[in-house]
Amino acid sequence: MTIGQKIRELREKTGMLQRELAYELEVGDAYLSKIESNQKNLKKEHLTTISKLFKYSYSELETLWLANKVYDLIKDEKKAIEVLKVAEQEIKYRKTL
Amino acid sequence: MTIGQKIRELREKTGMLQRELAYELEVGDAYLSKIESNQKNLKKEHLTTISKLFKYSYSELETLWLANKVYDLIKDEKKAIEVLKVAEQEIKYRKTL
DNA sequence: TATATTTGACCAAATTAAGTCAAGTCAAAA
DNA sequence: TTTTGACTTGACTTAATTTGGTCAAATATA
Repeated sequence: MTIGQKIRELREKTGMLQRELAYELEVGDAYLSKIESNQKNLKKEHLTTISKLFKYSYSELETLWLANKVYDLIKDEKKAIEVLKVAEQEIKYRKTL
Repeated sequence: MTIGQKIRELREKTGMLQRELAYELEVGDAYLSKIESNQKNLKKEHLTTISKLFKYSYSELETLWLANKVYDLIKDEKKAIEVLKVAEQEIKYRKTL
């Protein structure tokens, strides 16, 4: 589940149009279309609006949003999974300090 | 092991000074100091020079370099590990397509 | 046909990258 | 104990990239 998919899911479940959600977010509908298909990422502030509007966990949205950023960074790398493992070790190691 | 630590390790093992390695990389020694302590990241091209100079696996350097970028992105997040898991799922999912 | 969505090309503003320089620290040598 | 050499740090700069969009045209979809 990507942040874009989640937003689309929330929007469609409530029968909202892109145009309408775009209006709430104060962006154009073309931009929202790209957000839903993960071609662009929205800014973090938008998560607040979406969270309130659909009464959906902010924290979960934030996790998806961050995961999407990580994904973007390594999606084209063959070693993507290995890279994540190394990063994870680093985080776990730091916690022991 | 971070990319900075690895570079420092390689440099010290050969008794090289920061000033000398910095010269090879064509940067200032203050900058190299920051790279070794992960305050700055070097550009990818520098990995080639380092790989050749110390005869150390380019691929491994690249993994550390990427991991460092991922780490930078989420290091301050409480949910860092969870975020990595979500990103990992995304990568694995995409592979099945 | 009309309405909803997608896409590609483009843009300005904000952010990050990629450094530098000067001053400071720190350990060891003189 | 002063000096020296290696390294670190903070403040700053400039250029490149990314972000956060828009608009018009193309494509579904009903």
